[in-house]
Amino acid sequence: MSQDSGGVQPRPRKERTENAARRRGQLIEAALRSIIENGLPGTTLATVAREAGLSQGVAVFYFQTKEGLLAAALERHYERYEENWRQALDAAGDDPAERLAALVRADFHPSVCSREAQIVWHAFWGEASSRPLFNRIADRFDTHRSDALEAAAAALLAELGRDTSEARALGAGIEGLTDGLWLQIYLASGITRPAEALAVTFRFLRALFPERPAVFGAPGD
Amino acid sequence: MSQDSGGVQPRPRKERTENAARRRGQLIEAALRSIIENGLPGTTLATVAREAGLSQGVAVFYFQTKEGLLAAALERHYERYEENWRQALDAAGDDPAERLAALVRADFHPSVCSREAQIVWHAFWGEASSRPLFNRIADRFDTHRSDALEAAAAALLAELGRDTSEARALGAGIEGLTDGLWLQIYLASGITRPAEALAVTFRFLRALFPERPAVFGAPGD
DNA sequence: TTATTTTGTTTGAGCGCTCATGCAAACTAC
DNA sequence: GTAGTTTGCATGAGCGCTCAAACAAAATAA
Repeated sequence: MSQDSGGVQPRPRKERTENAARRRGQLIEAALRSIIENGLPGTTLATVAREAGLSQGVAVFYFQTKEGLLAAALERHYERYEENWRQALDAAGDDPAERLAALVRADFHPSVCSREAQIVWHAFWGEASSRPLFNRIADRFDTHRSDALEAAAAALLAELGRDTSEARALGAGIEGLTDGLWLQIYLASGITRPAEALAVTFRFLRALFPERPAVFGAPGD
Repeated sequence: MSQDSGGVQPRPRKERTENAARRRGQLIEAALRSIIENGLPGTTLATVAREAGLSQGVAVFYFQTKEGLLAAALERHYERYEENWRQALDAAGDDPAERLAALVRADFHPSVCSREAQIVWHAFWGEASSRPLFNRIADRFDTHRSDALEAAAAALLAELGRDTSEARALGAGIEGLTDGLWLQIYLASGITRPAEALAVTFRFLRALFPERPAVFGAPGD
């Protein structure tokens, strides 16, 4: 099963490619686990390789540099986060208030709000200022999220017949609020439980949108 | 004029102590500058010594370990932050709403909200999970701040005849909001200017305390 | 005062170690 | 066989930290 007439059939080893994807995934997950256990500066190619049960050389083989591997890990972390809120948004229906509530609720879902996940976020953010590559990745994904928040806020304001020019500021504020509560959870100071943080956020949303108190009512989780 | 019979005249070298304090300060400032320039993992005893114009050995002489030096730098950063909001609070008078506004306004004062200052915050926070010493320092100072915020919120709620049991949640939320906006300024995503961030925060405060719109009005800076 | 000792400070070379990366060889699936 | 993997040791750079020695200031003695 190979000579298919003249053309150079570029069917390059399907299995090998799958293997590569699997290895890359294995290494990325190992990197995330190592960051959680050892912190980002404490994460070395050796700790990642050990965690993955592979040799150190294979990490270099698939990601040329350590920074490349870490960048891939950051992207994976953002992808999971984004997938989470996009699903919540899809499931939320058409009511703008429900969509806004869904976006906020998604931020405190255990899968993205666990202590482990927080460690990863702050580890990368802490180095973002001295690593342009990390900063660029963060910026790209953060834009997706704030666009979604702003759109939901704008739709809600329009529905209520209020000034939609406030949408950007409100979106940024809501985003800031959730991020800041994440920080409190991470540092274990003040608010420490996701459910509590969600309740606080909803309390703020009720104040901002007093026309729709029910939607931002007691957290139904 | 000297023989006081038995007693050992304890006149202990005043100049030397001053010298030590000056050196320590010099090294701490150098460490902060190095963190801003090179990031925390990129900060070594060598970069700090170079920045201070001193030898590497002298850094070890005054702080026994690198971690000790970095911890001192984090404390200095928090002290400056705390001094800033305490002064603002003292200057704010007795009106609870004014006191709350002062606390928030202080957070976006250039001296604590510059990009350089943000880099330092997030550098330390990023490593707090793997460095118990950093975490303890952060926790201690964060408690001071949230106590002050909670107290201001409680006083305002009492004045308005509202339920004061909400004070803790509101304080945590306000703190979260400012911290989250700091993150946006730091990552240069969304809100990027302190004045803008302050306006957003005040917009939220007006929603939370509609009885006192004027106090949380357009930022007067 | 001047000389000497004591005490505190500063230096920079260097030790032991870990790191990211390079690389030659071994292995494996076609 | 051959091309794609995988290994794990070699390499050289850089790390925190040690330390003997040099230096400076203060205390003491003359």
